[in-house]
Amino acid sequence: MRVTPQPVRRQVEERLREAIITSRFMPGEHLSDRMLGDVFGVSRGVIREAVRLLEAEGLIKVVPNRGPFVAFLSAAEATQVYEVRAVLEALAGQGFAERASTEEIAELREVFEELAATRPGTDRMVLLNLKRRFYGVMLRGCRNAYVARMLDQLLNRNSQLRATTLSDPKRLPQTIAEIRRIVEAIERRDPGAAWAACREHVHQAAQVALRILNQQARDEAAQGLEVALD
Amino acid sequence: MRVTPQPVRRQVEERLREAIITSRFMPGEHLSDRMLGDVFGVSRGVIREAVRLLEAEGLIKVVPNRGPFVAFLSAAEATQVYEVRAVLEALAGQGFAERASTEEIAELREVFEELAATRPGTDRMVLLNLKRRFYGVMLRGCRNAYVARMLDQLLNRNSQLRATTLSDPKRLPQTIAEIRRIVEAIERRDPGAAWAACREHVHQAAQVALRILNQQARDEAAQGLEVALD
DNA sequence: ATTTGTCAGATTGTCTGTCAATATGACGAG
DNA sequence: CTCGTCATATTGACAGACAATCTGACAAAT
Repeated sequence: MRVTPQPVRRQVEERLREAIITSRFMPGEHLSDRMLGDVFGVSRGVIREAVRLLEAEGLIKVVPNRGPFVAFLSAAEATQVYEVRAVLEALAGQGFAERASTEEIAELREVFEELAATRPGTDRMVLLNLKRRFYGVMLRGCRNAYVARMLDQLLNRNSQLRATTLSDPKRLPQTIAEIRRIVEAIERRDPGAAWAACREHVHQAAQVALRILNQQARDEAAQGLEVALD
Repeated sequence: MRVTPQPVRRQVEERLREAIITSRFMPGEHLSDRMLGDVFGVSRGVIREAVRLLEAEGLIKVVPNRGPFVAFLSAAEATQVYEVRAVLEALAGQGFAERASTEEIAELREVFEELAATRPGTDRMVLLNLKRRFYGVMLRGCRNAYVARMLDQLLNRNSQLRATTLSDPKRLPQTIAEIRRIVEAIERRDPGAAWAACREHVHQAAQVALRILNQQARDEAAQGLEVALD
């Protein structure tokens, strides 16, 4: 078996993507190519290529002559992301119900049970990783590389927001119930029900996420007011 | 007014994208960075950055240690693309019906009338450009940058196939009728009908496209047989 | 005190040259 | 005809350089 080692560029892409998704680089932060070159121990050329890729994925926003910045997700954009996510996730669920193997369905159930077994107060990163595994199975099993790639990008794009909503202790049981409906529809091989359950799940998540975003906006406005009154 | 000239890199990205979409570079063709550097008159670094971006858009496939190639769309992939396009286009149509301004609706009608007025035998590129203008209005008016970006990528990805199906003289009246239904639903501000009409339009296009793809596959198989018999 | 102007320093955008690792294609041996 | 071997071309990656542009600070002017 021929094993081609991954080029340095790919490793940098992955590490940088992961760093942004896990908020090791904060939204709005300036990603100077020299600085990144030092951090990752590679040349500017490699960094610039990796940045271009993550720019196309929407994780990085490049301002001409000022360089790359970690993309910031406004409330308006979040609304749009959830709108698209709803239909793509529905399509993925439908495809999975139609085309996944019985082994893949069992695997989905397995990950779901792990998620359902978490106790309140579980670390948000643990929860997010479980959910990511769930999506991993889903996107492989739906047999559509395009929906997989696009949905993956969207999930990365608002992973920070998802970590927040997912770890809301009051919301978790509700979330699990929604996902259970997805899994059950898939086990029944009912594409229509899977579609509807996925869509409903994203809609519910959007509700919570937007409430949190608006709350944050209010907080910041209040803080801005305090600062102004200093 | 501050006018920042577009960086060379952006121009190369655009020109390369356009060249691939319009089949000036054929699918499967090897895009050596030195060669592209000569063609566009820029350094390898700029080319490599542009390639990375188009790679993320799916127009270019990079093989490790062999470089970039113009992406090839198999019949299986085309099926997947149409599946995703159907829901994204439906979402765009729905959003347009809900949120576009009356001026934008008038503009959509205008472009549609131009398309409807074409006579049989019109050049495929003229038709494709009209359809691109139609989508341009649609994607701006749907007020969702994410669905716009993703749908744009998908449309670029299979523009070659679209040019073929659009210019099929037997298919054109049918196509126009489908698009008329979209425009009329939008003019009625009926999001549900717009959704359904868009979906139906893509489904129909997919039927034709896949028939053509399978026909091509048969042709190539036959040709391969001849060659084998030489 | 606020605005405007200027200037040094840092960063981006781009080019050139270099070098190791890998793939390609031709050539000759078996 | 098939299988190694080798020269050549290309990719992947690095370093250094330099003009254009942005930033932030400080000085001048209103």
